[in-house]
Amino acid sequence: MDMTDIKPLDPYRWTITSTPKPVILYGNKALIEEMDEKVREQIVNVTKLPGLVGAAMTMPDAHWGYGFPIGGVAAFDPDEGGIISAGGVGFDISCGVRCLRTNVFINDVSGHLLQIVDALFNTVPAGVGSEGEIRLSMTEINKVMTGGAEWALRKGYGVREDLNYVEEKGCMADAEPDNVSDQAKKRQLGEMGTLGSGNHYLEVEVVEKIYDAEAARAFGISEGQIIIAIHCGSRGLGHQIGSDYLVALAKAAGRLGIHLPDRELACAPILSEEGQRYIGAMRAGINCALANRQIITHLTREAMSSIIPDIHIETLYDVSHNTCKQEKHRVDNKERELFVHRKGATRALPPGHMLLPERYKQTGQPVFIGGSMGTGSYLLAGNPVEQNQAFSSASHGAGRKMSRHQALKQWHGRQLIDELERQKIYIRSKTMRGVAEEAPGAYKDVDEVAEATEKGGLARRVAFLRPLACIKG
DNA sequence: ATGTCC
Repeated sequence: MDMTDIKPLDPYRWTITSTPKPVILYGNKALIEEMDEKVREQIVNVTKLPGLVGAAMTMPDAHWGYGFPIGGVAAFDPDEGGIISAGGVGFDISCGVRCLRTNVFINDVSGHLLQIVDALFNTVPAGVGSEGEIRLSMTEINKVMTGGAEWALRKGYGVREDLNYVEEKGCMADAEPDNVSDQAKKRQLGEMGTLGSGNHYLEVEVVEKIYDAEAARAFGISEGQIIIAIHCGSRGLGHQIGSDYLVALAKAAGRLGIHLPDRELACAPILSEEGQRYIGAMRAGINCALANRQIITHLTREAMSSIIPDIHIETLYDVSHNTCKQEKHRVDNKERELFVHRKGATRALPPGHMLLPERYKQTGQPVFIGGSMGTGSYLLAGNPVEQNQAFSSASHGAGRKMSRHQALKQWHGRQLIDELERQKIYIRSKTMRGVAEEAPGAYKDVDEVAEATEKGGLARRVAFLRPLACIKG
C-alpha cells in the first residue's frame, strides 16, 4: 500500500488522513505496507456509503474483495439512512469456523493420522458442487433456513449441548425463506453437510502452545490436546442469495439515488423494502451455514470414532465471519442499534457479554484465526470494549497476500502435498489446482496477523494450534 | 466463495 496520507494512531492502528469519514487500518507497519492498494481504495469507498457510524475498518488480515475488502468491518445506523450491502457480507453468507475440542492427545493420534485423514476425506464431501447423502425437498430446505443448527439437531446430527456454543444458539431469528429464490433453494437441495471448495477446510490440529492459561482452562484446552476446525459456509444457497440481491440492491440504489463509488457496493437503506428483503434472505443463509457446520460436526464425529473409538468431541465454539448483524453498541456515550457488516472478520464478544455462554463469560468469546494450509491457527479471546474499538470484531484468518492466479503460476499441488507430508502434515483434496491456489506462501504470516490482532486490542491470544491433517475442497 | 460463464 502506498503509505501517502496513512498515519499511525499507534503502532498497530493506522488512519487515512484524506478521507471525510474516518478509516482505521489494523496491523503492524509491514502488514499495512504489504497490503494491496485495492484495500485502501475499497475501504475509502465504504466511508462514502450513507449512515456509516464511526470508522470503516480493516482487520490485520485484510485483502482485496468484491466491493468491500475481506477483513472489512463497517457499522451503519438505520435511523440515519444506514445501508445494507450484499458485497459487505460476502457471497459465502455466514462462512465461518466451528471449532471442536476432543478428549484425545497427540500421542493418541500420531500413529493414525493417515487413517484419520482418509476417514475424514471419505466421510465429509468436499469440492465444487459436492453433494452429500442428504437430499432435501423444497419444503424441507425452508425449514433449514428458519431452523439452522437446531434443524440439523432435530434430524439427528449432533447433540443438544453443541448449540450452546454456536452463535445465536444455532438459530438466527427473523430469517425469511420467502425472500430466497427457488433457484437458490434448488442449488442447496443436495449440498447440506458438504465442505465446499476454495479456502474451506476441515483440519485436525494439536494445541502447541498456550498463551493464556486461565482462558485456556475456560476453553477446555491444554497442550498436546487435539482440536478440529471446520471452515465452511452456506454453499450454493448463500452464493445464489448474494448474486440475486446484488442485482436487486443495485436497482434499489439507482431508484433511491444512492451514489455508489463502485457498482460492487450495491446497497439499499436498511429501512427500505429491498434492504429488509435482503436482511431476511441473508438470515436464511446464516441458518443454512449453521446447519451445514452442525451436520459436518456429526460427520466428523463418525469419521473420528471409526479410527479412535473412545474419542469424545465437543463444540468449543462456532462463529461466522461473513455476516451483517443487528447489535447494540455504545458510541459517544450513547447506546445505539447498529447493523455491523463483518466480511472476513469475526465477531469477538467481550467478557461479560449477555450473549456469551456461561463457560466463556469471564474470558470473552473464543475467536478463531484459521491459518493457511500447513501453517497453524490461533485461538483467541474477545477483549473488553475499552480495548476493542472495532465494534467487537477481530481477524478471521491469515488473509491472502497473493491472488489465486499468481499462486497457480508459482506452485504445484502435488509438490505442496509431498512437502507437507514430509513435515507429517497430511493433506487430502479433490483437486491439485485447489491445493496450489491455497499454497501457504500465498498467505500472510499468521503469527504476524495474530500478534497484530492482539497488539491492536482486538482479541488476546490463548493458544497456537499446529496442523496435523487437513481435507480441502 | 461459486453448478469457477446460462
